[in-house]
Amino acid sequence: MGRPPCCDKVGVKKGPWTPEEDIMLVSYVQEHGPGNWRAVPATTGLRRCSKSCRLRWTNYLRPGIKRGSFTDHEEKMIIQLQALLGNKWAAIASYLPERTDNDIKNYWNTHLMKKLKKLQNGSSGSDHKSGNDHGFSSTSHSISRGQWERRLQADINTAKQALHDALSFENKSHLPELLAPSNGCFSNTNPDHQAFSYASSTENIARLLKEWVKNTPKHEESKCSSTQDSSNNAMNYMDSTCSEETRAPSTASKSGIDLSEAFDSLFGFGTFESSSPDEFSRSTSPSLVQDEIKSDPNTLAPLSTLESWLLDDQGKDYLSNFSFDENPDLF
DNA sequence: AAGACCAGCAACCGCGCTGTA
DNA sequence: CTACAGCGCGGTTGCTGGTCT
Repeated sequence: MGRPPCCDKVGVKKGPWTPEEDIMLVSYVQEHGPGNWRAVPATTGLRRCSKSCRLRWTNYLRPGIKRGSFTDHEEKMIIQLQALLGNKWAAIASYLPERTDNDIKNYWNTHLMKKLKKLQNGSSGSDHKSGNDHGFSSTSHSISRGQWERRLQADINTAKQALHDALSFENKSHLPELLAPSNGCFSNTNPDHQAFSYASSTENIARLLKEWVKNTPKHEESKCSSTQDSSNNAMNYMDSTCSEETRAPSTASKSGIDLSEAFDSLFGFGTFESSSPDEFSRSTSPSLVQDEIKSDPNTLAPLSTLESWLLDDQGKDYLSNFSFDENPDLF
């Protein structure tokens, strides 16, 4: 018994999304929330596969997505998380809430792989050869590989301790806020968050409309204005749902547990450059964890994959056995 | 100026997991 | 327990714009 096609292949449009389609999709999500993607084409009239709709939303239209070039800090995180987790792009993305897994995956494949290969070649000839023209390289490779591994191990131990403290029974009461949604995705269990996330999407939609208007020839203005009306309604909706008290509280500071310090330690960065403390707290509360907590709120919150791994001796074993030379496929 | 080549990225495809009836 | 729908994920493809020849 074969799996039925996810959508009717006949009459399904493929290829790049048009602004009109984007707006239809955004309108749908504003009305119904993300999810039930199968209903999207039928409800909106979009001639798109449900999966295509979901992908478009999660990778492009979703609130809180940051586009543009990656910062050094993000690069470092990706490199280290990739070394820890492998090609688990979704897991990595949960630690970079403003980036999508697809973005990270593309960035890894197109930029970081080359960069690391180049660096590896460079360092194989001479330990301190050039190639340190980027921030991460000077941090990651100015020290020897062995030193880097030892430091990472020490950092992980620190992070383990902090995470263990943070997730212990004593602090259980803090977990819901500590582990609030991190990535701008919607949580049906928390309407306040949903409101905030919707509000965040204003920026995306505004950008979308701006680009659309910019790219729309004069003779299409009438069409544009009519759709813009609907998106204005959408923005009104979003504005009405966004207020300061609905915003997610700054989680880490409230918890009294400095998770940021743990992850800062784990990733070895002195500062979280890009960001406000709030932003950092979101980045340190992976959605993975939230999903797991949702599954059984009455028990001690299970750890995320990474955290479990960190708290597990496997991690130690892995690290002590890890070698760049033995894992050429990683780079 | 035009064709070839290349890099970057958006989108697609297929598989696996999970929840539900 | 099983079948199925829905969704998420990772790998891959193919389009587009920029650069080179």
